[in-house]
Amino acid sequence: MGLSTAMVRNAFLVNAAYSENSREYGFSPQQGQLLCILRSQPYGMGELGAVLGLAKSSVTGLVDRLERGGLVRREPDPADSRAVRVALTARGGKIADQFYTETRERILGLAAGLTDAERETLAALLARIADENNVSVIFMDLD
Amino acid sequence: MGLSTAMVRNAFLVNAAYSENSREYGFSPQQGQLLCILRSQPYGMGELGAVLGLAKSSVTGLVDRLERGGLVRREPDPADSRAVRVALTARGGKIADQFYTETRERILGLAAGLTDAERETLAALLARIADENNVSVIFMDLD
DNA sequence: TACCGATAATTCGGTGTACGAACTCACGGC
DNA sequence: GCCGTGAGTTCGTACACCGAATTATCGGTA
Repeated sequence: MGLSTAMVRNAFLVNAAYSENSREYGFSPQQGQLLCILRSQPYGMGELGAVLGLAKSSVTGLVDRLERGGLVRREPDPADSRAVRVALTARGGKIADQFYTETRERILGLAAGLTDAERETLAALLARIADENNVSVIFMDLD
Repeated sequence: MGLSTAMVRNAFLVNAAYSENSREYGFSPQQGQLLCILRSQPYGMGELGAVLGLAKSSVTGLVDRLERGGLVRREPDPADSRAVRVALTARGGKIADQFYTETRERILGLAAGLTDAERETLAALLARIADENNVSVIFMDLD
């Protein structure tokens, strides 16, 4: 199996894990992704678009729906009254952490057949790729 | 960076590559994915749902739109008159090959900073994960 | 101070994605 | 010849995206 094929299939597995777990929580994969991003800090709408690779107008609705569900809140930006800071609510923070942890486990489970050394090698190589393509900070432990 | 984080970020990169390339061709990522799957052989609607992890009713519309664009065709299954075989048209086959090749290059480009040996190691590890989680056959060279 | 281009975000209209439930129709065993 | 099962479609609903147009503020400049 060539590298590109292996990468595509792994992306498919990760997407599926993400989707299934989101579904169990009653939200869409995109909403789950946004919750994970907000775990580290609040973001402005424009920033979210940049991080997610979406048009600003797409972010509006995404945040709307999470806000309607009480997981997220729009706060006025103290330094710029045009801007808005999107932050997790108390409930949203709890759910986001739980969702993150479960998703993390599910994804690690995909690599359960590898030895510790292999997992370490894999993590290092994938991290190189991520770094060299300056991916958005999309999923991370908070420690 | 932990393994799960690295995997999620790489999936994000692959998704983005897929999306951007699809967009250049004027179709959605899902449509591009379907075209790549059909490169190897025709599939029934139910099979497609299983391969893609979608409900049957979702596949109907996906195929409808590609058929409207003349990239795909529904053929009657000679052995079962309830069933349908979805196949690439001549034009669809050309476009699918071109799309596949470009996407492949784009994804390999993500790993451009790795040495040949590293790429080989990475491919082997990812292939193990794919095999052990019996992923659908979603992206592949035809040789 | 008054102006004006740039920027943050929303609104709007349109298309695509996805689901489950209900339906049609052919298959195939009995 | 009947009937349960399986293949696909239809329908209604909700979400995900986008680009273009809009509103309101920011900040530099005359």
